[in-house]
Amino acid sequence: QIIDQLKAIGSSADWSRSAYTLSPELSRAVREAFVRLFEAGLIYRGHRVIHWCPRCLTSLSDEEAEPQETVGKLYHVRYVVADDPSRAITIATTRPETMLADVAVAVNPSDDRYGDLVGRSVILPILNIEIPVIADEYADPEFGTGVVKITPAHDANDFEVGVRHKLPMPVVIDERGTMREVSDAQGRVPQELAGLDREDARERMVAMLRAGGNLVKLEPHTHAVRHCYRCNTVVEPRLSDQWFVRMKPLSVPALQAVRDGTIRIVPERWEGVYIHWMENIRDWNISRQLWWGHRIPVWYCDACGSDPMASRTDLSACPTCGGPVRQDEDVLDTWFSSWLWPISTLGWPDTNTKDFKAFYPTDVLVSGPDILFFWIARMVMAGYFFVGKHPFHTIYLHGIVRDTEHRKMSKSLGNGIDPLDVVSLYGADALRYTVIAGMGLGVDIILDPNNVEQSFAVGRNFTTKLWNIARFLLSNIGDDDVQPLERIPSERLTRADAWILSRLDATIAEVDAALGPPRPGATERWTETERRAGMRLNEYAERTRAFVWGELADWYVETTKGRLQSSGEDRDVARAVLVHVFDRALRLLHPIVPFVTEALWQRLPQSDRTPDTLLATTAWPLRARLAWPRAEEFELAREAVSGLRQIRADYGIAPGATIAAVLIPSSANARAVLAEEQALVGRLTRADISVSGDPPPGAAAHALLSDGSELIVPLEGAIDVEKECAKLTNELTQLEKQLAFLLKRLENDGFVSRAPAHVVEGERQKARDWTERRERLREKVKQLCGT
RNA sequence: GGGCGAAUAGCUCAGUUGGUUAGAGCGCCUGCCUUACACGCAGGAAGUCGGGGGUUCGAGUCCCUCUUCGCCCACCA
Repeated sequence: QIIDQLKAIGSSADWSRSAYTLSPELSRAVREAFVRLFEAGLIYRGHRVIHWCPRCLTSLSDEEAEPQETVGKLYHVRYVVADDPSRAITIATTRPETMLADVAVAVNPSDDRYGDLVGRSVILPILNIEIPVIADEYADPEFGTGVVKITPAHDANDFEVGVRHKLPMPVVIDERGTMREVSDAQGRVPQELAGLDREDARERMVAMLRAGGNLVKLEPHTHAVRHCYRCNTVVEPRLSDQWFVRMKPLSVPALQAVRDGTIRIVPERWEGVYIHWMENIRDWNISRQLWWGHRIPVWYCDACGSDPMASRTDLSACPTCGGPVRQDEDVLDTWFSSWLWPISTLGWPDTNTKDFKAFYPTDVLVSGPDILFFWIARMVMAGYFFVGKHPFHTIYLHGIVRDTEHRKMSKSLGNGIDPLDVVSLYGADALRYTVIAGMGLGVDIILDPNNVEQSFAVGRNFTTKLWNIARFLLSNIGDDDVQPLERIPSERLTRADAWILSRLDATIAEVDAALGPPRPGATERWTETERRAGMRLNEYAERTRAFVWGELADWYVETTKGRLQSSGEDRDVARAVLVHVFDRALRLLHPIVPFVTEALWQRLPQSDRTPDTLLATTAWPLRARLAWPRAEEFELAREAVSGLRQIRADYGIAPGATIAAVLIPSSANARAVLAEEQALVGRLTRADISVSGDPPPGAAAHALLSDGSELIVPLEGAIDVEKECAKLTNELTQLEKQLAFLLKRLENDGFVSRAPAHVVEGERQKARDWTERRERLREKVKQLCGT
């Protein structure tokens, strides 16, 4: 239905198809993007050491090669000076197997210890060949022995040194991580090492070094080793030809957008991470040696040897010489199509589509921080480069689901929770509500895979509650027309009606505040207030739940029970208010409880709804009024109910027993309120309530309401005077203690003169109220305890 | 090695520019199958706000420091 409605408002996209499939539309967009970058000189082919996964057999970008803390060993190896066998230098390495491809050793030019060796040679152990000692800033005098071996083909940094010093670059490890001479090695791999896996070769090399007396020492060493993000295999630096995107020019507007507030990242602290990455951005290796993916749209002509040609259409012959051409064998990094997502889904490269004009830029991009660089930052760059505009104005980064030991849920650890299991057990809404309610801004969500029921109890209980409220409403509302609230004259509303309507308004206001001001297309800097506001989804979930459960169900629904059974005009008022409030509650909840709210809303009797309207497309609720007369007065009735229930519990009065209770108002207004609400209070507490000026004689339980009105429950025989006396005395003691603190604060000149006036006035009012209450309590205690 | 964040009830977390007696859910205790709901209702217990110091009339909130976790970045072999 929603898809139909989207189509009805002009969307022409095929919404049933994932943007990630290799659809012709996406292929066209990917090729267009590649060619545009190529023509702009931002894509180039480079020969260098890149990250390579020997299991996936493909190159990886910097982001795909994840550094992981690894405990390894630091091997100290002795290299004898060629022209002075009495002298040797020691070199530290974590990867002795790459020694076979060493072409030099480097020392820092400022390092006095080795100055005389620069330009001379040392003997590479095992191979017994001479390699030069060179001076290069790359060598850090502070680390290890200050001498570093240079292996240009198997280390990205060594490669740079190799380029600077025009060194040969023999390759001794192949694409599968096996020891083998691949190019220019000239007999560097000994027979006994050939064909060994790099790990095995390391063991063997160490043994050989030790046997030759060249292993000086071996110590534990913790360092970051890059692993393939897909299969977790240790990444092998590998010398190869790859395609790269020059990122620096692309990063300029993307950096500016976050700096000037065009794009806001929530939580804010990620902005720093984003900015740091952008400022230090490195070229993006986009070619992959995989079978599945968008093939790189570049053709080569072997006949005339012209430069590689990028093309929007497949080439069958060389445009220069007419000779045969061949297409590049590699495919593109999957993220190369992903970064086009905000534009490709809307029809790009055609920007005249209805979708594009209607929906670009979009509003909020929701994602986990783990793909901030892979995807989000690149989408921003693509938006600016290809369309000239930001793709969204807000980036919302949510937490990651973890187990009780705070580990990411993963298949290999077996600590995951299958969402589909949760859906079948408790429903999709229970899952959704639980996760949103449990997700503070910037905080991970902890769920217990060993106790799925308890983990999702919040959502399950709440959605069930919602369902049951509707069951009550629908079975008690009857078939007569329900009036829209606007047609009910406000003087017909009861205090309970006014109270729930005011609570609804307050809830709407608080939810709006939690979600924050909508600011599409903002271009100036966000204010501090706005920066802090918004996107607090857990607060939104909690506030709506508290309203629906704690106020609507626990109080208002209970107050309507009598009225709905009656047949007077008041019944229609109650029905109108109940339907109105529940309708608004469903609208507020719909984004986090979509299925249950939609199903219930469809059954609500409402005169202004056409049969095919969806809750999903109705308007977000607005506050009705600034104030609801008499709403506040209902609090006195609620207090009376709570007070009575507490007394019942304290004295263990049988739940089924009806008791008598007397309310003694503290003012004329309180008298009016309590007299009008006494029937309701009585029904909610199984009590016969009377409002009187005088306390009844005999032993009784007492409660003092906040306005000074009293609640007295005569309990002749059942009452334990001593206990009642102790209870009130305790209450009095507490109050006196707090009052003493308060008065001390008010006597403090520092407080009175420096605190803002409204704070001081608030405290004074409080002092008056407490003093009044204290007097009444003292009276009671005197009466009861006879002291 | 840099940078950032967190520490509040048994557990998971709120607490918005410092200002009532610090809150919620789950769990726990007591009593209830009250005709919407036991996935429920009513009542209740439970916190030296990680330790120490400071600023302030006033600190869970701001500053310093220590401890313990976590995240991001980084070519130190």
